[in-house]
Amino acid sequence: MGHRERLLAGARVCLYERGYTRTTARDIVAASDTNLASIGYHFGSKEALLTAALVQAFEEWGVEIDRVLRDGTQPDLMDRLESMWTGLVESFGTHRPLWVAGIEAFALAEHLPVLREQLAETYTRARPALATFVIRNGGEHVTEETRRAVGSFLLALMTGLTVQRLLDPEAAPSGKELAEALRVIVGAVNDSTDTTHPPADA
Amino acid sequence: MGHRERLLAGARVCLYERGYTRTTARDIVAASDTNLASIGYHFGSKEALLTAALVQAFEEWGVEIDRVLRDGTQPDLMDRLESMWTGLVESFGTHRPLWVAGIEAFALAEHLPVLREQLAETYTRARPALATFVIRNGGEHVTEETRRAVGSFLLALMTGLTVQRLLDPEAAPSGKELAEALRVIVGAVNDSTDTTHPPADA
DNA sequence: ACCGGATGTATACGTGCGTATAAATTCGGT
DNA sequence: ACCGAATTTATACGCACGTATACATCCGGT
Repeated sequence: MGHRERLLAGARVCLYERGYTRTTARDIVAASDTNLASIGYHFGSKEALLTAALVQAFEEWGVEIDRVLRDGTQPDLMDRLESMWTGLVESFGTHRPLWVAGIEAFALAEHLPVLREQLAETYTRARPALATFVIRNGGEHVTEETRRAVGSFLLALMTGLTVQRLLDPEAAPSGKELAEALRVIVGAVNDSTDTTHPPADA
Repeated sequence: MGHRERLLAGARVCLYERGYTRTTARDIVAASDTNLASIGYHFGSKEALLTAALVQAFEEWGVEIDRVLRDGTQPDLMDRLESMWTGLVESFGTHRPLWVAGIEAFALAEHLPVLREQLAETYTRARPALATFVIRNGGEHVTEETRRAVGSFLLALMTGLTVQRLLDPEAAPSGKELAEALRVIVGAVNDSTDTTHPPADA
């Protein structure tokens, strides 16, 4: 394995262990068992190397998301959503550094256009994929915009869930709790639209 | 105004303009029209100053959220939610640096315990506040956990919405689109629970 | 008027950083 | 076996950073 690959691998490790901004060129060298000058030789700069590694990590992140989403085979909608959210929470437990790196990437995107585009693209692809959780084959009458809106909704929920897990795992909701919350919300919407006056408990 | 306040103000400006990790001690000095040594004198270190400024900025962020949420006075639930989301999107437009700083704070929280606790606390307070958007006075029969779950759900949605706005304002959903998405989801849930077989269009 | 602590300032120090340079090594082609 | 390009290595340069030091200034109390 050439130093180029070793550097990329080492940079990914640093990305997970120390984060983008905290890793130095010498950290990467130590983690990849190479030497300082090879960064310049193979990537031109430490920044370029780290960005390449981040893009790679982010692709891996996308794969992990896909994996979580692919499990949504339950026939019942609520079951499907709940298992998706539970899978997400589990994935966050087992692949925490990956998710943390993903969140750091949000912040970095503001100053790294390359990364921002990569993230935007992944999100754009994720929306319709997520929408199928709700709309399912057979709902061909919904417009493309509606489908995208549903995808955005679920995507936002997903992102927000991971952020809550990051900040405060104790307080963050479980998949089951999210499902319950959705049921409550659905009930509330039904109550407010079915009748002119919300039913007083009857 | 003493140099202490000037430094804090300058640090906040840098936080908004360059972000936490990119601002140097000399940046802050330039932005606050003070001198290098005053950082050490008043705050001990640049890190301490910047963290103090970030906590301050984050409090301001909390105030901005409160402001957005306070507008939710519409009697109809969907109207209330939609106007909340629209307000959020507007706020993101007018106070973008504030929201970006908030997102950067998520990433920083991983390595700055002080900040993490601050964020976790704000989120904990936000949950019940958000829940009232759906549950409303009169729904005393729901448990505290359910209330928190609903709050978590809406909070996640909010966070995810801001991230999407950051990454790709074009593709990010508007408040109206989110409301439509919710209607579609509610419809789908109803279809899947009202009958044993989902209705084939009737 | 004068003292002493608090605050402001100019500047220098040491360090760790990313990168550049030049020499050493590897290795495939002939 | 030998050459030349590609790669690896050791090392040094220059710089920007955070911080410390030593001095100047301010200001309330007496």
